[in-house]
Amino acid sequence: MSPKVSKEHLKQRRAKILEAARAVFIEHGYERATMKHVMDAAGVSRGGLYQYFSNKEELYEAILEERLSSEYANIQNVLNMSEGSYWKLLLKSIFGDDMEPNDEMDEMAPSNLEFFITGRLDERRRKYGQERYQLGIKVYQDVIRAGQESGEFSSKYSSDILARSIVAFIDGLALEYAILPNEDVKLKEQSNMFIEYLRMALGVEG
Amino acid sequence: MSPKVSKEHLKQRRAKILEAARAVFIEHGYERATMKHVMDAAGVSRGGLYQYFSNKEELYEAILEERLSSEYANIQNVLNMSEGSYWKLLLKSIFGDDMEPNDEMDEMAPSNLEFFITGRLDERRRKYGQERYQLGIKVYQDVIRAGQESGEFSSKYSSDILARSIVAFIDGLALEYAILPNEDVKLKEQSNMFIEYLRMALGVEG
DNA sequence: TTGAAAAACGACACTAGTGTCGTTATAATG
DNA sequence: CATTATAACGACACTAGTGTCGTTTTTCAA
Repeated sequence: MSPKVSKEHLKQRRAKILEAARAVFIEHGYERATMKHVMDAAGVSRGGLYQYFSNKEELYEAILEERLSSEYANIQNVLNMSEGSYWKLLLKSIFGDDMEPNDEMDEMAPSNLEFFITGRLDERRRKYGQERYQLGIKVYQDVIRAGQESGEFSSKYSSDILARSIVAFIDGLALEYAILPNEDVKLKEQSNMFIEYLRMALGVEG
Repeated sequence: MSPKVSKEHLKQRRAKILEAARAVFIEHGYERATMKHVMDAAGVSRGGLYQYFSNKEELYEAILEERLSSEYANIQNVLNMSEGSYWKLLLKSIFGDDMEPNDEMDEMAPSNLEFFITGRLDERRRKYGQERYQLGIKVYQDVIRAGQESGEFSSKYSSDILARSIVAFIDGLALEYAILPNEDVKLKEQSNMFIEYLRMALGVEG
């Protein structure tokens, strides 16, 4: 009637697995990665791994959830310390704190695309993907709507369609990043152009 | 020393397999589809199928090539019977002959995304994907560059970046189409907004 | 009509990966 | 230090799918 190892230990081991899994998914992508890869990378036995995650799907979603919560905390932060400018807020929510596009891309982005696309025909996973996608839209939509209500943004276009365009743009970039050799990808330039587009659509001064 | 079946027969059989395979890929996606699915759908035995395509990759690429050539013929057509307006030409090359966005999407689009993304880590397939992607960019780039040189389009943005944006936009839509339930997808509205964006970027009058 | 080339067939052997389960090692507790 | 719950292990059985290959069938030409 007593736990045989500390909660702390369990947590650490889990974290170790997740970290190793992340590296594996970056290297092999979602579909090609195997539980064996993860075992080896984490230095854990088959049985040991399955104690924590009972299949690859679960493992991947655990990684996604981790990111999600930290990202969310970040966005919440941004939303709260509002600087009074929704435009700045929007840029932050798209490009992060620097508010500037750079030439880096989340290394997991290609695997994420892979995960969601290959999962589209499985009922449970499709549902999960839809929720995440809608959530992604919602983040931007909330900022845009607030900006429109405050009068800072033009209401010419619906916040929904605008938010979708942002998501589509980001996904399109991720795809390009996944397929083209790195030196051929021009994230920064494309992002800058997209910003001008948003400026136009939202009626924000240059 | 004589062929035992007519060329015509071989062609038809091949076509039959391709057609069945197309349906299979639409239903199951690329990764989950199996050669068995195709055999059943085409009413052909295992050995029979492998006589024509020695693996799934080859089969899928054959489908892609077919489309590619017919699409290319179409674009060539459009390019030749030039109506003097590069803007119209651009719209045609994006949305097809109607020049109008509609709510339909190529049913193969999700599988195509899947094929290219999951193939990104295999050397041969990555190369293939890159070529196709670059080709996709080139189509739009050619029209834009021509329009810019003729003075019809503004040269504010490089034709390369603009063309990439178009591809990214289309891919983003395809992804949305793949993931969201159909009734939630708003292809038309998003496309219309995108057109306005292009108008701005190219300096084309409404 | 017959013979031969090859198209079509389907059983088979093989592989890569999964998840389970009985066993062993370990760490907290009394 | 002994006890014991359970974390960790790794061999194993199982599965889904692939590509091959010897056999059968078909088609065309002589």
